[in-house]
Amino acid sequence: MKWYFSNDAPIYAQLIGQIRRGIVSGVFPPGERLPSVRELATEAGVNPNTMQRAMAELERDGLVYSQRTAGRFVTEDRGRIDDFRRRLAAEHVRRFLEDMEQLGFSRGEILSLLPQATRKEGDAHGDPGM
Amino acid sequence: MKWYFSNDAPIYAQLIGQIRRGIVSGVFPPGERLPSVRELATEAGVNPNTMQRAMAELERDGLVYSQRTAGRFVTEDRGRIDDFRRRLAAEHVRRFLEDMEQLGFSRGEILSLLPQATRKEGDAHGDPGM
Amino acid sequence: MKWYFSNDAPIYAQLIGQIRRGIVSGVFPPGERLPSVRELATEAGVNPNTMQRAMAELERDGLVYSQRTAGRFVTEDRGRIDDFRRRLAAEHVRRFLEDMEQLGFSRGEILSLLPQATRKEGDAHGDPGM
Amino acid sequence: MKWYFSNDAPIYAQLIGQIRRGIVSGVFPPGERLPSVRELATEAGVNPNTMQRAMAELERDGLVYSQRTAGRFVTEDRGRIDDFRRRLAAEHVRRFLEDMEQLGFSRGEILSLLPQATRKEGDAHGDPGM
DNA sequence: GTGGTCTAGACCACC
DNA sequence: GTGGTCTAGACCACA
Repeated sequence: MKWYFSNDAPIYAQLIGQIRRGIVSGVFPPGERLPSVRELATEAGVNPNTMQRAMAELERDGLVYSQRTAGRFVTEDRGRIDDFRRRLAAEHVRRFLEDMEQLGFSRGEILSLLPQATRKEGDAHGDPGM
Repeated sequence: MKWYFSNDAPIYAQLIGQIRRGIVSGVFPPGERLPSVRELATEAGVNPNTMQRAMAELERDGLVYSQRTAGRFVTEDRGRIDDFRRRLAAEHVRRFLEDMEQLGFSRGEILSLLPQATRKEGDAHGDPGM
Repeated sequence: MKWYFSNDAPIYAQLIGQIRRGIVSGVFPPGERLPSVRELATEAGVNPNTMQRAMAELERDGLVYSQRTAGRFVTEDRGRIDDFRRRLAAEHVRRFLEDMEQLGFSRGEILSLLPQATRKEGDAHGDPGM
Repeated sequence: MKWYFSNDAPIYAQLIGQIRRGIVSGVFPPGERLPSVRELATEAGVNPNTMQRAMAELERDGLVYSQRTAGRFVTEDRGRIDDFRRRLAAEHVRRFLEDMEQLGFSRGEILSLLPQATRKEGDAHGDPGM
């Protein structure tokens, strides 16, 4: 697992995002045991407490569960994982459409604009803001 | 102008976003004089310092300019405005595609998924994360 | 506010319980500003981080909300507060009945046993266990 | 005997509770020989050490006693068992009343509220806290 | 001054 | 060794 962080969001939140993405995309398969918090923390180069916080949140979301002394595991509930994937996607879509409409793009324009978007779109700079 | 704020981003950033959007979408037409910082601040219900900070940033971006005595004006440079609009849009697109790909959606899936997205696509909860 | 802690549960959890109780029972009325985390922490004799954690959880439950720099406030949503009161009560009832039934008490016995229970029930010792 | 565990309490404590309940409710009658620690452990799916610890505690409470060679037995002292049952019940009652009063319920309200509590009284979520 | 985040380091219960 | 909790102390953005 490769870890990278920006400075426009708290590290623990970025950890959540990256791990969640790992689960949702199958890097961490359902039911699999995750490395210990300490391991993950050193691997990611963050403080164990920070990693612990991320894990706690993932646990609250039901994506992972901890077994008292055995370690932490990805949920076996594939439905839940898939549900999450869909929810995250839907949220991305919603935000995207909202953002574009606020810039004055119609649905039609958006749809026609999207396919031509290729890798490395150019010099867009940083956070487009809210 | 209607102002509204969430608590998941600094006020000044939300101000920037909303004013920029006003300019880009024509609510504040090119060359038009903006209300004073004080006026805008009370109208938006924020601290004048905060509004001032937002204005300073918009000035840096060249979307507004201030004339010592007469006040602050939207740039007359329509090209610049339109450029900004495109840049913001491109950045939104880039991020959106990146996010979706990280969730394991292919370009094709994204394109086919988007049109059916209608208003209020389910209650995805909160920030989809980075 | 009087703070007291046992050692059979994490402090942060006890903080949550006590503050929640304060909100639900009206010690902290709806809409009222709470003392700062630092204040509460010193008052309760705990580390600010611990109090912060408790607050974060109360916020997640929607019982309090924080306004970026102004401080933290009890929700104005009396319905939510009352809802919580009922939920907590229902949960207490559920657990109580479950516990008693597991000891072999019938509903009738429980009901007839309850009224005679008076203050200072005697030398019951500690946690009755699960 | 059916064993089940939650993850909000140590396994050994849950074992104690369940076995004690078995004794108090007659599943393990007075004087009966208990299965060996090893047997019980495999049956419950826990580490023998953990089961051993639970047994030790039950012995301390005088609910079971071990006879060097023959194994472990439930106490024949029905008085002690019944005493225990009453003590546990009293403690449950005390806690319940205390909890409810802290939520602002009067004795009268509690008594009138209890009988209508039927199976599955709504989905209160998780630990009602201390 | 407020909330929020992060680190470092420690201790504990559990198995 | 595992997860969990707590403290102490620091720094930051925000208004």
